[in-house]
Amino acid sequence: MRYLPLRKSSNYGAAMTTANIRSVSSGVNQSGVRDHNERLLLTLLQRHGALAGSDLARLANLSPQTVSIILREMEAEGLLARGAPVKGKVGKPSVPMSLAEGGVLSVGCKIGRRSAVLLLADFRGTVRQQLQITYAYPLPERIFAFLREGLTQILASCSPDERTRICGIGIGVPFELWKWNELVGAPAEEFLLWKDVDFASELAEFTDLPVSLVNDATAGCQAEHIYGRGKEFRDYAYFFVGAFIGGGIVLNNSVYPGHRGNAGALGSLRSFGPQGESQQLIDVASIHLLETRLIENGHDPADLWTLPQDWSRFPRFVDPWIGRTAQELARASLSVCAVIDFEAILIDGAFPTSVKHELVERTRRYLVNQDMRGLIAPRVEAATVGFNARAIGAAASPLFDRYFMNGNVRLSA
Amino acid sequence: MRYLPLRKSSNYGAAMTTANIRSVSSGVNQSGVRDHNERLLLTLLQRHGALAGSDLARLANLSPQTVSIILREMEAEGLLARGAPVKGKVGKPSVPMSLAEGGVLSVGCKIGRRSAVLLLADFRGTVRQQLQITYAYPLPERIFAFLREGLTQILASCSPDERTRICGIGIGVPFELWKWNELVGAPAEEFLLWKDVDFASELAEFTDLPVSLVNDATAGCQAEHIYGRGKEFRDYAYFFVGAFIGGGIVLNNSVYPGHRGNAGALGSLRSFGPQGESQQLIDVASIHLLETRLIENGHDPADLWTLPQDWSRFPRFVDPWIGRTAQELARASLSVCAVIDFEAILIDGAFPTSVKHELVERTRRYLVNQDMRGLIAPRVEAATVGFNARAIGAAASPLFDRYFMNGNVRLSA
DNA sequence: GAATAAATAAATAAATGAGATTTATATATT
DNA sequence: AATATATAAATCTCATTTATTTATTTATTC
Repeated sequence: MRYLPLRKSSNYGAAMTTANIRSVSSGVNQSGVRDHNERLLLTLLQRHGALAGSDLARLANLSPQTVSIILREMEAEGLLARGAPVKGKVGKPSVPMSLAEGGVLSVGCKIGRRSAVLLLADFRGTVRQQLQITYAYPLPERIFAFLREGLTQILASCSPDERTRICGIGIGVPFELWKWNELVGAPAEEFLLWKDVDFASELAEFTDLPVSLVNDATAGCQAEHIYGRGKEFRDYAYFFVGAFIGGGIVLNNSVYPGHRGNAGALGSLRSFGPQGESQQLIDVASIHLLETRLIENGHDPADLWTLPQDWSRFPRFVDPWIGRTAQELARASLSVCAVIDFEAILIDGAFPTSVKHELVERTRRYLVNQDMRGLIAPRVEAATVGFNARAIGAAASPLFDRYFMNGNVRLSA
Repeated sequence: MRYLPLRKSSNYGAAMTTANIRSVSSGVNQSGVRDHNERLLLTLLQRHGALAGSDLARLANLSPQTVSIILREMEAEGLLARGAPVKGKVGKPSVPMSLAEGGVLSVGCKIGRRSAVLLLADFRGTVRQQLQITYAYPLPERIFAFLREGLTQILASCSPDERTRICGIGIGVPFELWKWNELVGAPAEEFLLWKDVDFASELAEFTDLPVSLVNDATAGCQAEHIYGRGKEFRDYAYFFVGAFIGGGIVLNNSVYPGHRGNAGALGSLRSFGPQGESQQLIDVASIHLLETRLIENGHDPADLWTLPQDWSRFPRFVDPWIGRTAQELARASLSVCAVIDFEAILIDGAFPTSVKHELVERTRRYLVNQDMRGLIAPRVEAATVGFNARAIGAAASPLFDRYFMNGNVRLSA
């Protein structure tokens, strides 16, 4: 956890944050305690915004002295910034501390079916730089060339100090990308190249940054969790309606990527067609359905994606699509709540905000008509991060690896 | 964690085991470290059986010295028993330590739709005493009278030392019991009494034991997790096919009861009938379906439940029931795996072992014909604890509260 | 084949060290 | 004067490190 001079650590014991997780695994010693408490304070600052030491002590259930020591240490490392003393209350004014925006930087990348994004984010989640390419379908060579060049460009724009503060690169990729050839219209054989790609070693060719690999929709969930409305709920399921729908889940205030990195594969939820035939949510609640409909009617599907988005030109297609999607989301929400008693369902997607709100509203209406025996009705809410969620969330992944509390394991890169 | 003389603890800090959990919550101090490490060693002993200190040190990633100190302390408290030294290897013989069976005792209770069970289990999970009542449907007065008398009887049979070693009472109850009146055939009004029942305060009338409340199927899952095949898997979903089907889930080697205690409400999973109408799993994969069929054909349904169970007299009804149930379980398994990428699906129920194995086998066969795009196929396995799982698991709940590692929160009683 | 030394592993005592808490004090405000 | 924040110094807990003891197997010697 120490920034430049690495904390002297023994062979025994471990950071507490990850201890629960690797099953029944690791014992803990004092440096594990410090690591845990540092992450805890950083996480509280991340979630609540600026807080005085005394507040942190109360929230963390630690003695003020302990908090003071840890804060001064992290301040000296440049991780924390000191705010203006707050007067107006009896007693010595408190000094609110907050995450120093330039204290840690992180790189995120999202590999989508139509485009890839590479960005640099700071400790507070603000995007500092963003690069993008589009393609008919992604292939490894093209993607890694983009990453190599993009990373060079990003690093070139950073000061030497900033470069040392970049803590890693997170990559959001769809699960088993090589099987998506049909959906994206790529030749199966060529697309199979993805199967043997090892992201960590490919990236090691041109960077020493630690790499974390995340499911793309899970990354979107991560972004919503820290920069959006995620903090409001302890347990929730997150739907991201993109060209193909995907999802992520949050348990105990932590994104849960799953043992094999495939938790929240909500696109694979079972649905059924009018004749009772089995389908998957991805077949009935994705934007590509709308795209197909537009093409069939002689419109250019690219209009759906160009920014700033405006879908109001196609009400004849958009409206029924929203209805169908809402119905499917309502059913899917309950299926999901039978597995985990989620407090809420958050819905986001690559669509205009007005569409999102309409979709949420209609999903709520469908929900009350469902059979809810034995279930606790979840709240259905609109997520706020939107379009870029997956790349931003990917960038958050290395931050969590080193600085924040995370109940959960992630895919080894 | 200290047994009789409670560990002196400060107002600050907390046990680490629960720290991750209560969200971003508690900081940790030295006594939290000790608590964590003690629980870790006990959990390792619970899962692996007897282990020498040197092995524990390696598994827990703690120094041998630390393990030695903790083991001697827990041995002095009577929690651990010393095994015969193991010779035959180079070096000083190792002394395997194991959970002392009488070291901790625990009471468990399961309230079912047809019967209630109260039992006393030891630290190793062995049932020492078991009491049972049956009824047409459960009502609070009757149940609490049973608990009061049963507990008195159990305590009377214990030595004074044993009484002090009982660490709590766990109660497994169906979620929102007061809504089950239709299914069990009880008058709605009378059954509604359950709604305002506060188990903790009712039990406080006649016992000082700490009370933990758990969902009944989750309790079954807990039992399988520690005494059955659960240790083999890190993440799995557990189906218990009783009069009504229910379930539980395990994440990161810990039973996850859910924020509101209703995770693994697998009976509420959506299914669909021949006309595409929406149903719940509980309507299509429960033993009560078979019961109804037997009644329709003039058989006595009690024959299904009398021990030792023998269902071979009704092949004409049992066989199609297994087929239908297997088909539903196969579908449900995939729905569940879209939410969490479970390694395995464990199936148990209140049926003879032969029926269980047939059901598992057929579920596997149906599974391979399902649409598995985007999913990782889970293993389907037969659970082993069986009939009594829910009461045994309920008894395990207080043990986990105090002695074992548990990544997860439980319902506050 | 018996005696003996060397090697190895387990277990633990004593010293050390990390890090949290407790107690006490300075400081800035109402 | 009262109160709350912040921190210095002393204390305490608990894990690690280092060193020692003990019990065993294995190799060597007589």
